[in-house]
Amino acid sequence: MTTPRTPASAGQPTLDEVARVAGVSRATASRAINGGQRVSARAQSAVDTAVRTLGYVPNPAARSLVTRRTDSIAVVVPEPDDRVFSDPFFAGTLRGVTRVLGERDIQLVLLLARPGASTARTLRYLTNRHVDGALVVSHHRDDRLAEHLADIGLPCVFGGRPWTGGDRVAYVDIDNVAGEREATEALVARGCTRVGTIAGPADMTAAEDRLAGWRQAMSRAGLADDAVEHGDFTEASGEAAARSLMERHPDLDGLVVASDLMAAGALRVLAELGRRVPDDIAVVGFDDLGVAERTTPALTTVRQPVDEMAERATRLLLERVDEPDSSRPMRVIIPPTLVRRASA
Amino acid sequence: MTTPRTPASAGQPTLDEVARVAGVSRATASRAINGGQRVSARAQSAVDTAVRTLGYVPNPAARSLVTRRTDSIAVVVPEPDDRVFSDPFFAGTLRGVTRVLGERDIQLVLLLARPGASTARTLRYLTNRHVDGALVVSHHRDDRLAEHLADIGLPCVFGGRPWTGGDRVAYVDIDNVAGEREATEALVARGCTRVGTIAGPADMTAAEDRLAGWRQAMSRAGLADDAVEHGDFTEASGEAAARSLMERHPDLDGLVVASDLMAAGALRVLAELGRRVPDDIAVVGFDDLGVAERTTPALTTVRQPVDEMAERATRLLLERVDEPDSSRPMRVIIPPTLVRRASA
DNA sequence: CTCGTAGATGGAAGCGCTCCCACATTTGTG
DNA sequence: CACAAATGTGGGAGCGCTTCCATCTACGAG
Repeated sequence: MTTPRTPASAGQPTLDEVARVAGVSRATASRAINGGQRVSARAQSAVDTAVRTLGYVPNPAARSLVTRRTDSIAVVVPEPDDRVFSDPFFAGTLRGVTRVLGERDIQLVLLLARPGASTARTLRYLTNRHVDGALVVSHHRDDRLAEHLADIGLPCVFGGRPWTGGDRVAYVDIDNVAGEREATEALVARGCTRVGTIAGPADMTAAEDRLAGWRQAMSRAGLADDAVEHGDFTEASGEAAARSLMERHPDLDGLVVASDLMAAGALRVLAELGRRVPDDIAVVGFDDLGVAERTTPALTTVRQPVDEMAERATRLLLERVDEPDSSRPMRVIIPPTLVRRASA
Repeated sequence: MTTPRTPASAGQPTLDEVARVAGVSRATASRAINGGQRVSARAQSAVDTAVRTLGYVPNPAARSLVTRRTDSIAVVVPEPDDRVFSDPFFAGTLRGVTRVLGERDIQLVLLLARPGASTARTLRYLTNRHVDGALVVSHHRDDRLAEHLADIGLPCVFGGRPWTGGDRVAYVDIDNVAGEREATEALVARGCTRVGTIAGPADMTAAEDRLAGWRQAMSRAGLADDAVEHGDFTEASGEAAARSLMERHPDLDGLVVASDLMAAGALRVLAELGRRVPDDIAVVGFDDLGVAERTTPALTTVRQPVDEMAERATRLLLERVDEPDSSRPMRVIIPPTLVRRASA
């Protein structure tokens, strides 16, 4: 007999040692450590003591090898990291997720899948079932994450309606169409007759839906819906879009912007051009995650309760992780609300 | 014999099945899958084919149970999540880390340990060795992460010099003292005689070092170093600090700010107060991670190559993970550079 | 006083994988 | 052509944990 590969003396103490020290069997020790069902008070305290004196921590690999759970879920963000770390949308989302995860003992793994390069890696990670489930936020048309996830059968929930997947995929979303329609109607109601929009990226459902909402309101009001420009939800893109929009349509007296960040950029351009907001041109944003309060003038906007959405999505995901084939309600639609401030 | 707990038919295919299909032993299949040392071309391709047809993916729990590696590292950020997601410092850091990790097949687990509540959770996660190593960025005096990590013997590297830990802890940092001294000297050189500073949080070494650099330069120039105000590196705190600083010392003609974000806030306040920058008061920031170019006027600042620092730190960490007891150089100090723009 | 039952316990069988080691086969060398 | 060295292969022993199941104890009811 040669020396064992890993000398028992080194490294972390194992459950075996805990059991020995506590004077119980490994089975009992295991029970005592995991909730203590069917364990006598004596055994329980013996194990507790042993755990403490030995500084025992369970080996998660061994545990999940048998439980087939990892007690962690992934948040997948298919966005370039500079957007992830500048848009308050993600901060809010993460906050909601961690709040729910804190209630149970589940870890969050943030998967930044910047388009292109790393999506294969991300997918492999998920396929390997490093996590029990996935929450996908900010989904783009091309990344086909919905299909892939359905294929590998990993429980998942989308933040925002995904493009495809039909009834197979669960998601939490707000009613973007109604939200943007309402925003537009607010401009119309205050007398705007020439209303343009800065829409989001055409490969995201939230952006498309908001654009549709704007169109609906415009057509109902009998106004032309030709003043459209697309951005990518960033402040810089909002500036660019506003600039080209005002150049093409100098007569605009209203502007519906699909995100507050883009609206902030637009406000800056309008100020530069000497247009007074809201007198010369009224502006509404979308999101209300902090920036809207800090612009000058403060932004009238459509509030999206991101924290709450993330919370709901996470709960939905955990339910699906706990019972993979339950046929619970799979989607949650939250109504947005218009928040009136100075810009419109 | 009853039905096995997990029917072999269900779930993922195992290495056993791959081996059977490929007509080799499990040992050979394993070798073929992991790099293919000592595997004949025939066996290799048989295994490859089997893997593909079966859609086999290795079970990471089983693997790391025996290898004692998880092939993932943690990035620990002891900050409230709203700061993490608004300061470009973290975006840059994550970018550097992922770049290095992409070269090897190592996953990143982002641990947001907002002070208080979740630090115990975070510590437990690390203690359980869910990861092979940890990179700690933005370390505060109180969170004693350095000691804890040293105690549990997890390989780790700090981004920014930690408060304690002496020689036991590895870190990557810039020379904050020299950087801020140089920034201050630039103001002195352009003729400022009354220079204040907005320092960072007193419980962070980077903030303290920058403050020390400012003091050094002030004392060398024979100027009073009484105009000090502390912020927490956020834009809002920069505004507040600037306001109270200008109130207490209306005669300031120079302002050294420990971060660009705070400087941006200060610039806004100065504009509000009608002070022209740099004519009435010159301002220098710290970081140069994008915001400095976008302020009005553009900010003269001390460049901190965050990406590169993160990269170096990650490489250092991986080295330590690979050979835990090597006595390689443990710290890297990168020289900062002054970037001159309009504000000073 | 016996029996049924619920609670507590430990033995043992794996979970899916890697890697040591012994053995078989090929290749190289004088 | 003999023998050594290199190369390829499979058997099998775990890694540390959970959980099934059989067993044992204690206790109140009949």
